Order: sequence, then C-alpha cells, then structure tokens
Amino acid sequence: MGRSSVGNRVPRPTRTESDTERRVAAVPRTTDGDGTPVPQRLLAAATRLFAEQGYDRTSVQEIVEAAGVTKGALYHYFGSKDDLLHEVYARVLRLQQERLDHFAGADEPIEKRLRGAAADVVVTTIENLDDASIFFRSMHHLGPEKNKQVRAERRRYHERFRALIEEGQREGVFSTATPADLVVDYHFGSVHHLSTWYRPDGPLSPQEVADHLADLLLRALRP
Amino acid sequence: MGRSSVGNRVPRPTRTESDTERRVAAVPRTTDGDGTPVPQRLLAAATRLFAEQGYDRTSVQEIVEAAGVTKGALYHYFGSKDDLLHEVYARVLRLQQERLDHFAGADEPIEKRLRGAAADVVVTTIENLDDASIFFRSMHHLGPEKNKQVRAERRRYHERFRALIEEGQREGVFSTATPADLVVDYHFGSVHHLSTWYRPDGPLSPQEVADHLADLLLRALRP
Amino acid sequence: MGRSSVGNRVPRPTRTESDTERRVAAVPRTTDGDGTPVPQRLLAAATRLFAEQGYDRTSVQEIVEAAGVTKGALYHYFGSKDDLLHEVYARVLRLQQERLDHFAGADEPIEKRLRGAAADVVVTTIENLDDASIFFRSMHHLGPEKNKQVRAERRRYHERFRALIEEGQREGVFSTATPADLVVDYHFGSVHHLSTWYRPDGPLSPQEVADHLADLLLRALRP
Amino acid sequence: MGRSSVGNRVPRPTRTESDTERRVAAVPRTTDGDGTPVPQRLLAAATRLFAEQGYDRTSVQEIVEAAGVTKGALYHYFGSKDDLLHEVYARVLRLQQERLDHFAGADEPIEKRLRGAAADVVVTTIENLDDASIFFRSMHHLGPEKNKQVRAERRRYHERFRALIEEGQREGVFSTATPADLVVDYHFGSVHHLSTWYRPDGPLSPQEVADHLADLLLRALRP
DNA sequence: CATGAATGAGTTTTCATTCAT
DNA sequence: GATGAATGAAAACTCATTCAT
Repeated sequence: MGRSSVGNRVPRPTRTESDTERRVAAVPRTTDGDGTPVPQRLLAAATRLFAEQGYDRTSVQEIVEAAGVTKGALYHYFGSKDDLLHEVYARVLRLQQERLDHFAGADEPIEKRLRGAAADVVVTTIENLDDASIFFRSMHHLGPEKNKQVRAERRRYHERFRALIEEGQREGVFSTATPADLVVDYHFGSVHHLSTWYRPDGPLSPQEVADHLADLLLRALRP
Repeated sequence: MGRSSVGNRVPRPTRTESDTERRVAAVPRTTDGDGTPVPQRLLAAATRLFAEQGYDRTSVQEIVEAAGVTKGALYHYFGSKDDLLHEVYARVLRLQQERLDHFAGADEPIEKRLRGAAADVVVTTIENLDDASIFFRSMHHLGPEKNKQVRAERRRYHERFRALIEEGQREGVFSTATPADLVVDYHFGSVHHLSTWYRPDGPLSPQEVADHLADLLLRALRP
Repeated sequence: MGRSSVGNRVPRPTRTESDTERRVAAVPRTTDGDGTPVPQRLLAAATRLFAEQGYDRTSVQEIVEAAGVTKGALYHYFGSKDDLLHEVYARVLRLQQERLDHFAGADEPIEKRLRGAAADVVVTTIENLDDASIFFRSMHHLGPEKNKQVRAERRRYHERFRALIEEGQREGVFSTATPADLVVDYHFGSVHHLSTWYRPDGPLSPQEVADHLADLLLRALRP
Repeated sequence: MGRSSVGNRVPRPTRTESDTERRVAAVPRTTDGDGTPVPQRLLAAATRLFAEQGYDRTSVQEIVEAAGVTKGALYHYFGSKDDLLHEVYARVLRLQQERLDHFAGADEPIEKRLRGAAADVVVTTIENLDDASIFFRSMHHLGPEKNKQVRAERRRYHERFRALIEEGQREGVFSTATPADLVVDYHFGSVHHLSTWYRPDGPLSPQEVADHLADLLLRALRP
C-alpha cells in the first residue's frame, strides 16, 4: 500500500502474455538484486521517478540505474521511454475500469452504487498517488497515437460514471439541476486534485477522505 | 476572452520597480514588430507555449522566435526560463487574490459572497485557461525557492476562501458535515480540472459553467 | 621526449577501477582512426590544447574534433571538462611522486639524493612541458573539491622534498641560513618557470638545464 | 598596503594624458561613490577580479558592477576587455623597470646592487600580489600584438637584470659556473612562484622573504 | 538476452560588444 | 559623456536511441 505499486501483470510487448502466465519459471530469470523480474522493476522505478520529477525531467539513465539494470535491458522490454509511460497508464486505467464496473454493476440502489464508486475511486487514487500524479500531469507527454488511445479509455470511464448519475436523475433521486457531464467533471476534478494536497501523514485516512468527498457529491445531487 | 492575457506590468529583475512606476514613459520604447514592448511579448509567447506544450517541452528558442526577439533579449529581461514561468504565476496569483478579496469583502450575506467568489474564480480561470493549465501542471518545475514563494501565496488564497466557508458554518447556513478545508479542495479540484475539459466552442458559456459549479458547491453545503 | 604523453590508464568515472585492472582486454576496443583507445585520444588532445591555449580558451568542441570523436563520447568517459583537467593532473602527480620517492629513497649520501631529485624533476618537467604548463597555469580552474585533492597531493610532494633538505641540514652538510620550506619554494619556482622560457630547440639539453639548476640549488645550500 | 594598488596615472587611451595631470578639476567629475575617478575605479576592480578569478572567468558585467559604473562607461575609457588587461601589465612593467633601474644604477659594489634589486623585486611583487598573479597567469590572454609588446618590455627587464650578474661574473665576484641567463630565470622563477604560496598572514614579512631569496641567489653565485 | 560505447541533435545560458538615445 | 537594450555567436552539457559484440 506504498506510494506506488506496479501490478502483477508483466507487460511484454514483444511476446504474447498467455504462455508466461502459467509456468512460473517462464518469467525471465534475470532478477538480479531482489526476486522481482526486470520489466516490473523497470516499471516500478519509472513510476516512482516520473511521479517525483516528471516525465521530461527523468532520464532513461536514472530509470535503469534505479532498477539496477542497463539501458539495453530497458530497450529490450520496452520500445521507448514513451512506452514505459504508456504502460503506467494502461495499468491504472485497467484497474480503475475494473473497480468502477464492480461498483456500478452491484445489486444495490443507485444511491449506494454511486456513493460506492465515488468513494472507491478516491481510495484507490490515494493508494496509488504516484500513478495519479503521473496520470494528471504527464498525459500530454504521450505521442499523439497513444494519447488518443488513453483518452478513449478515459472517456469510456467517464461515460460509465455519468451513466450512473443519469440513472439516478431519471429515477428522481438525484437533482437534474446540473448536467450529469458537469457533475462527473466536478467530482473527478477533486479526485485529480488529491495528488496536490493529500499527504499520507495528514489527519485523514484515505477512507475518511473518500467518505467526505462521496458525501459532498451526493449532497450536491440531493433534489 | 482570449486564451491568455499578459498584464501591463514590466518585469525588471535587476531594478526595484518603484522608480519605473512613476514615469510611464520609462517602459522601453523598443517595440520592434508591433507596438507591444519586448518583455510583454516574451511573456505572452511563453504563456501560450507553456500551456500548449508544457514547460519542459518548450525551448527558449521557441519562445524567442515566437516573440520575434533574440535569446540575448530574453536573458536581458528575465534571469532564466524559470523566471519567465514565475512571472506567469505572479500575474495569475495577483489577479485571483484581488478578485477574491473583492467578492469576500462585499457587503452581502455569506451565501451570496461565497457563491460570487466561487463562480468568479471559474469565470476568470476559463478566461485565462492558458495560465490555468500552466499553473496546475507546471508548478513543480519551479526551483525550490520560487516554488516556496508561490505555495505561500497559494496558501493565503486557500485560507481566505476557507474563512468564507467557516463563516457560513458558524452562522449555521452551511453544513458542518465536511471540514472546510476539504470543501475548499473539493471546489478547487473542479477549477483546476477546467483546463482539462473546458472547450470555448462547447455548449456552455464560462458564466454558465461558473453558475453550475457554484451551485453544486452551495447545494453540497446545504445543512 | 614528445611534448605531452598520456598514460595507459583508462579513466572510467562510473565504475571502480579495480575490476578493469585485471583483464587487460577490458580496455574498450573502439579505436576508430588510429590504434589508440578513445579516452587516451581525448586526454592527449586535451593536454595539448590546454597547454597551447589555456583551459578556458579551449572548447570541448575543439577537444573532440582534435580527438576525432563526438561530444557524447567525451561525456561518456569524463564527467565534465573539469574532469579531463583533473586526469591530466592526476597523471603528472603520480609520475612525479613516484620519481621523487625513487631518488629520495636511494642508498646514497644526502647531497647526491637531493641533487638527483632536484635534477630529475627538471628533466621530467621539460619532457612533459605541456603537462607542466597546464599544471602551473590552470590549477585554479578546477572545482573546489578537486582543487583540494590536487593541493593535498601537491603538499605531500612538497613535504617529501623538504624532508630531504632538513635531513641535510641536520647532518650539517646544508646551511640552515634559510628555512627549508623557503628553499623548496625557491627551487620549485624555477621548475614552474621552465614552461615559460625553455624551448626544445634552444642551446641547452634538458639534462644540462637540470644539472645547472640542481647545481644552483646545492651551491645555495653550501654552509 | 593592500593586495592590489592601482597607480595614480590615469590611462586614457582616447585622450592625451599630459593636460589632465596639472589641473585637478580636469579629472572626469564622475566619481560617484568615493572620490576616485572612473578609469581608476575600473582598473582597480578589474585587477582584483582578474587576480581572483582569472581573466576569462571575469565578465565585463562583473567589472562594471564592482566599479559601480555601467558598461558604456567602461567602453568609453577602454577599447576592450583586452585593453584593460594590458593596462594592468603596463602599470606593473613600468613600476618594476623603474625600480630595477634605481637599484642597478646605484653607486655601490655589484654585490650590493644585485642583492638590492633581487630583494626589491620580491618585496614589490608581494606588495602587489594581485598584479603578479595576473601577470604570470594571464599573459597568454593578450592578443598577439599586445603580447609581443609586453614580451619585449619583459625581455628588456630580463636583460637589465642579467647584465648585473654578468658584471659580477666579469669582476670575479660571482661564479661563472652557470650561464647568467639561467641564473636570472632561476631567480625569477621563485618570484613568479610567490603568488602561489605567499600569504600575508604567514610567518614571514615581505622583507624577510626578500632577504632570504636574495641571500639564496647570492650564495648560489659565490665562486 | 544483455551490454555499454557512441551518436548527434538538442538544451539553457553567457558574454563582449554595439548603438540609438 | 553615459546609458542599457539588444545582438549573435559560442559555450558546456544532456539524452533518447542504436548497434556491434
């Protein structure tokens, strides 16, 4: 539950993933320092450094040094520095979409489902503040093609969330005073903002912040 | 309502400002192409480019070319690229603080004053979207000293705004369910976020967006 | 007896030297034009140019052009232009200390040992006039840390030499009229000065100059 | 008797000197801070800065700031940065030549005259250590023409000094074991070297150092 | 699989000097 | 006499990427 956590899926652009999942020994043997395989180590190092210093301020050299490998190794696993950033995004997007789907699809009244989703995105954002910082500050560093791709996924997420609000508005439990689109942006603004002000050693736990922000959203939506 | 607007104060890093304030004609007459003096031209070009491409992705070369001057001229007026960024910040901070003071000090009930301030910051942010983008994406590019300075001014602004909410809470017109601090961050999250999604050619005018967002804030604060 | 001679040690700033000592073949085989490896070529070019034009007047561009490599290559081997200068110093200091130790530790009367050391430093200085010019004109260009390091080694050399004189003074074969410290500076003043006036095509061979200067020193020390 | 002292002759390349000597009021009225006229202030500032940082490391901007004038003023009095350096040299050379002439032409035995000259150059060098540092470290920074000029004056000085030694050798009071030329360089080597090791707060006064060094010279010349 | 030497275009910044006022 | 804005060329250094081994 540290600042940044690299998921357990190995991005291997040059290989298919399916066959490495099953046999543990298939993961590249090169695990030098600790037991973590090289690509994960690179991704973790890149995530931390990108969050700390920004994408442009982080050199490939720094990343490979932090990961304890050589440049050749990085370019063996990732096509470019850009690729590395894209992988970070991919991981976060996948995670958030999964969690939203889970909460949105629950068998509960709309109010509960929205509150659950709204609070959960806050908690997971705080638990991965590094990823969040990168996400909201470095998106424009992606090349146009990958940028498009990320934006598309982002939009799917936004629409899924908006659908929840519209559902509540149709049922009359949420006010229609404000367009659902705007409400989504209102809430996600505060989520983005978390990486600016939230400190793990502050007075509020992630869950408390999440409850407060979800509360504000639902209070604003009261008819 | 342009994207970016450069103020009318000439930055003169090597001198105190006081003596140039008196004589209006002291502003360098060197205005080459158009009638705008060089420092303003540089500031305007930098603002636009920083917003479009980010601070790190914008080279000094690009800035001086856009401003139609030479690199030497830039370094004659500004100590560094960093300085240029700082000037953008200083201008925005000054403007926002002034406007907040105006609304907060008005002779009106607290609800009206908060709504006025909350809506106004949205309108002026939209009217200076470039400045806003820079503000919320590039602050960490400032050197540590200037960073401190900007953060301090930022904090003053935050506290002024928080005081409004607390005033309403004390009077009983705003709910105390959420700490005022968190409410401020909630609102400013959505303000920061504007530069991500707001498009001038979209369906909503700046004022409409402002009214909606201020409305959401006040609805969330209803007891 | 060339103007400058670059040693056979490869500077590898990013690694400890110990592991490259073992395997002779570890010296990079990349020797483009002639057979000399890149770092040596750079060091030789830098030495010549620093001596001819001074440190500040020599651009990194000139060095890499003279060495027939690119700037990137230089910065691959040396951390900075400063580093390059430091390597020149390190080589000279090592050489001089070795030779002094050799003469000072010989099994001979003190007069012969001092004369031998005093003459030898003249010969080797003349044989490496470039290094000497750099040494005595560019030391102050080193950053403070490296400056300290060089000064410390320099002092060790000075003290070793002074010890010889003091030994002779204690034995009564050298006059005690002048403090040994001052005598050392007197002699080394003339050694430094060599790079100002000595010309290889002049009437005196290095050995002749050395004999004369050592003679002056010993005559001045006669009781 | 501070580190560096600028003589009382105003270098005015663009004007004749003769008419400003007589009438005090003819000295340019621009004496801003203290009462010293601008050119002297510039020369003094340049001398100090050149000695401290070297010629190349000292910018024209630093000089004018230290002197409390503007760049325009500097270029009004001196044709270039190079000119400034040349003026420093000219002053030192003039002074040393005068003093040597004085001692060499005295009505005394050759031994006394040589000792006097040898000691005096040490004292005046120590009293103007800044000038000396500049002299021995920055001569090669002069353009070829001025370089030639300085070298010529330097040679005159050297020859004057050598003549003293040869006179003694002819009279049989100095040994002829070493060529007079070499003896001169031996002594001046130690004079140059002074700026490397002499510290005003050290144990020896300038006169003591001078006596010791002159003593060493004369002892070395004993037949 | 992995290395690390090498590239080359790029970066920000400095600075002596000029010139209109 | 003096100003200081502006120039333009050059400075040191960085860095993502490639490729022979």
